[in-house]
Amino acid sequence: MLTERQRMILNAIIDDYIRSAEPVGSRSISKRGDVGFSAATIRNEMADLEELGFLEQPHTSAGRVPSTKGYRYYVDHLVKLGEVNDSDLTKIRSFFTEKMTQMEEVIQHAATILSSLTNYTSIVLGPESYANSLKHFQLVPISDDAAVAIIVTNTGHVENRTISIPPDMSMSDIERAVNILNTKLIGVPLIRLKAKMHTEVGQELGRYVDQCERLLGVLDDAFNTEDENRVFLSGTTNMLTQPEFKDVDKVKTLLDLFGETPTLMRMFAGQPVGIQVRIGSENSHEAISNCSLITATYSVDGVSAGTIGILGPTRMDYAKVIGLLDVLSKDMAVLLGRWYK
Amino acid sequence: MLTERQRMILNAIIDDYIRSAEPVGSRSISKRGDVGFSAATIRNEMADLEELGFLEQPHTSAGRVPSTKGYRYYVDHLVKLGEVNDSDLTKIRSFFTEKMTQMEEVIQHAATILSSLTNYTSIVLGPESYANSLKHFQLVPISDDAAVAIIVTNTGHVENRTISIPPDMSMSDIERAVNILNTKLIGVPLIRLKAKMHTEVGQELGRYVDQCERLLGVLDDAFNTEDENRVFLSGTTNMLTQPEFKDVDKVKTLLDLFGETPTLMRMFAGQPVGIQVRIGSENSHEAISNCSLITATYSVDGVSAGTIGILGPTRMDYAKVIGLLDVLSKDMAVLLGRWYK
DNA sequence: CGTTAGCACTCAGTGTCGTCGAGTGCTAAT
DNA sequence: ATTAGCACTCGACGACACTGAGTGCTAACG
Repeated sequence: MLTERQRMILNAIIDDYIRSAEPVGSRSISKRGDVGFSAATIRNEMADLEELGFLEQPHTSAGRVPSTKGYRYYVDHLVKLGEVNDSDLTKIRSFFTEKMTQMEEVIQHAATILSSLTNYTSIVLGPESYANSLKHFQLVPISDDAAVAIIVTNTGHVENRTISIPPDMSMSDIERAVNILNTKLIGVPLIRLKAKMHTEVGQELGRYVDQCERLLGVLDDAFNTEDENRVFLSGTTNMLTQPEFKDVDKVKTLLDLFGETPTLMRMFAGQPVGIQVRIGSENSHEAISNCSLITATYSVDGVSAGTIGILGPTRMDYAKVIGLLDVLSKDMAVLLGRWYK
Repeated sequence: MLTERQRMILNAIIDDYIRSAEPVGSRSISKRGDVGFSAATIRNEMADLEELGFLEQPHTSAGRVPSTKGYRYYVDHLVKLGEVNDSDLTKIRSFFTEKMTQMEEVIQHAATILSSLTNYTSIVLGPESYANSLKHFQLVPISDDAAVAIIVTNTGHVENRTISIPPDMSMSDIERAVNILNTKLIGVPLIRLKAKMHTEVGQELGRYVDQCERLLGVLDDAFNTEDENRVFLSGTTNMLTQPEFKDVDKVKTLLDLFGETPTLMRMFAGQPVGIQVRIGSENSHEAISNCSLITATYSVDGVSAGTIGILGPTRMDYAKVIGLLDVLSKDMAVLLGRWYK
């Protein structure tokens, strides 16, 4: 519904604004080589584009600024996804050749790369643990009445929790219980763990172990694997260098948001596969209404597992970020695949 | 070396300034009930106090502001440590009655309490792990060539790391190795672990297990327990509400500092036992030259173990913070004692 | 002699005013 | 259809005066 020329002009305006962060006027567009029209013509088109809702004017005698709708059109139709910068690419690759001993390390690494290459804030959601299953379970007594429960998943992830053990429960009882639990529960998906423990294991355990109910009660806690620690952030302070955040209050609401892990998780929940761009007011959350969030899902073994994302001002370098996310999400899939193999 | 009246006036000025964050003039001091002198008299004293270095003047026709030296005198001689607010106290106590399954949780909790009660930023250093010893060691294979090494300490702390196991090493070999390691190394302090593993265990292990050197090589990694994750922060954005941080650049340098865990650890290193106040330029680090850092060590089983601290503007409520730290450091000692018992 | 009232002085903050310039919208000429 | 030209708008900026909080000094007071 836009003429070719209007698209050219819109593209030029957004390009300029991304670079300068200042309202762009008709003359500066006209002076660029790529649009060969006079300022007056461009002014007319700009007026039309504003009427159509693609541009906005901060005040009468200022240049134009892209609206959310403008950015939306830009990312949907105009932006040309170039190749990822060579030096960026080598940085990514060299990062991932480093030796990493924990899955969390890989994910945190990915976040760090993203934020350092873009100068925006990166948010990475670790792989969901739904699919994971129990590999090993253990109770290590550390005093008369306390023990550490350790759960190892098939992906090598370790969860641990201190529990209090019922008094007058003997060491041998505990050992026996752990053995039964291991034989019965290995391979069971984590989400089913609690249910299965009570139904199937409960009876069997009751035969051999006194006080079995109380033990199971405490273990309930241990098997509560909330995955609140799946969110990894990096470059949170990068936002402060953006001119749109020279106001401390805005900074605070944003940084406070970063501290609320559950809210972040909700923002990322139900992400469709692939790359997604949410611009300004398209975001559900107030605090980032003048930000854009670009996310990409990554999959492990062909199953969608987690999400990596970049949060920046609406005036962000969409082409670059989309390219980076594309590359990195694929690299992560490969890298994480090793853990799941 | 200060007259009684000078001390009164200095005290009044600092009190006022802590409340208002604005240069305080002679008239406003005179109007307070507690100093019964005219503005003129107070002006004279203020001039003297400035000459002595306790006060500073932003510009000629402004009120006075305490200098670092002024604050120092204030905390050393003037501040009267009142009892901790009752409602604060109940908050602390009720917090700590909550059930917590991990030591990290306790520490993070303490940090959260501090920052929420003070509206400053809290920095808590978890207990040193020097004294900790090995309670249990385990290798859980998760694929043909990888395993998770798990170390449990006597305090119930769990460390885990993914290691790659040498090819053509049999399951039974691994099991045997783990058994030997467990019998030989339990009770050994963590810092000695690597050394002891090579000297004593190495020979014994060599007798039973093939490829023992290569296994020990990989385990070296696993036993590298850097304690970089001992620092807990809370309320980092509280600083943004302080008028001295309405400049985004200052905010950024501060927040960047918060991100550098090693630097933070260095700031806390070698803390003498007890409560310590470091004011403004007394701090080694540039980024917090207009902040004060108040720290308290806490001990477990009578041994100094970690540090809790509050970072706020130099214009902070010293009395309240010192009181809180005092209470909380003792509570933490008690609470953590349970883990070490 | 310590204290205080009085006074001249300083200076950041604030509001007003005119200028400047980047930018627009409209009209008429090409 | 395009563009040159022109009047107009409006924020940004500097100059300016005014205000008021605060000071330092001096002289008077008890």
